[in-house]
This record gives sequence, structure tokens and C-alpha cells, in this order.
Amino acid sequence: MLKKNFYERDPAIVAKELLGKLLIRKFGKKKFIGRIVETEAYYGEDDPASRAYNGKKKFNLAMWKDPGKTFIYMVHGNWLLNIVAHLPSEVGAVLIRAVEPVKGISSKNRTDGPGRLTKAMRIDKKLNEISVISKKSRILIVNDNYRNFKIGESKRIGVSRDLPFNLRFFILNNPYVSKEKT
DNA sequence: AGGAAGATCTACT
DNA sequence: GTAGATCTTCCTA
Repeated sequence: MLKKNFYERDPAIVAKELLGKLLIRKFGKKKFIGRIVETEAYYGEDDPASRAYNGKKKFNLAMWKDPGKTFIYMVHGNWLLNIVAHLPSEVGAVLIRAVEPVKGISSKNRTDGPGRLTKAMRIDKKLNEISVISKKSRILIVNDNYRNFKIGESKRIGVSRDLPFNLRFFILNNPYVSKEKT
């Protein structure tokens, strides 16, 4: 299990280090497990692409809260899963953009896209602001020491006003990364 | 109360 | 490649 101090760092670092970790979603007696293969980092009020850009709102309060919690919200009819991650006095989160199915995920469902993986793993608003650090939680992230991969990076996808550096990270040559782009 | 925007996805040409 | 569906939140009146 990753501890709270893992998430108490710059979002870009957390985004990069979340690659290869396992995302576990408990759903009744079932478990959906996916390996994180693509992430993006978002900052606070200085980041024009961030949901925190226009200040605190009811739906984005999670971004100001403790690192290590989920932040889930709807865009274009899709729920997107983020993990709150930032330095103690700052604001930020990491978007999970794609996972590789490991266990429990129906082969009918695809997981190579932020809206698709939430559907495949039955993640929605009800799971907003829950801890991924607690063992009892319905969503958690663990490290199984998977590290045989190379990391690629690019600009964020689907963002109208991006920052001038790369904040999207993905595992090179993994077929579940959402798009071929370098 | 109504309209527009958006960290998307699918289907179509 | 582009168009339309989708649905929650926010802005204006």
C-alpha cells in the first residue's frame, strides 16, 4: 500500500510514479484490478487546464483536501478518476487516463481512456473524496514492485489551454495507453 | 430557468 | 478527420 507521503509531493512526480501501480476497486464481493499505464498531472489555481483554476467550488473541493483521496467529476457524460496529490500548502491532482486489465474486468469493457476505465471499473461520483490509503476503502492503490518499463511523456490531451511543459506520462509500448503519441 | 462549456467517446465519411 | 451524444456544473438573467 502506498502511504500518504507518496501523494504529498509535486503532482508531476506523483503522476510519473503512479505508473505501473495497481488500482483496486472493490465492488460488493467482486474486485476489479488494473495496472495504471497512463496519467496526467494537474496543478491548482495557476493551471488554466485545472478544475481548480477558478477557485474553490463545491464539486472541486477535494483538490484542496488531503493527498491520497479520490477526486471524481463528470465531463461530457463521463466520470473521470483523479487522485489528490500535492505539497502540503498547495493544490493539485493526478488524472488516471488508462489502466491495463489485470483481474475482474470484463473483456467487453475497454480501459484505454479516462471515461472508459471508470465505466469498466464501476467508478462514479459516489466514490468521490474517499481515501486510497486505507485498506478498507473501496478504491485503493498498491505497489507490487512492477518496474520493467520505460516512461514516455507528452502534452496533456484534450486540454484547451495547456502549460508549456509535458504533464502526461505513460508506459512506452503498452497497448492500453489511450493514444499513440509521443 | 435556460444556455454554454468541458481533463470524452462513438460512429460515421 | 469531423459531428453529435452525453450530463453535470456554472453563469446570466
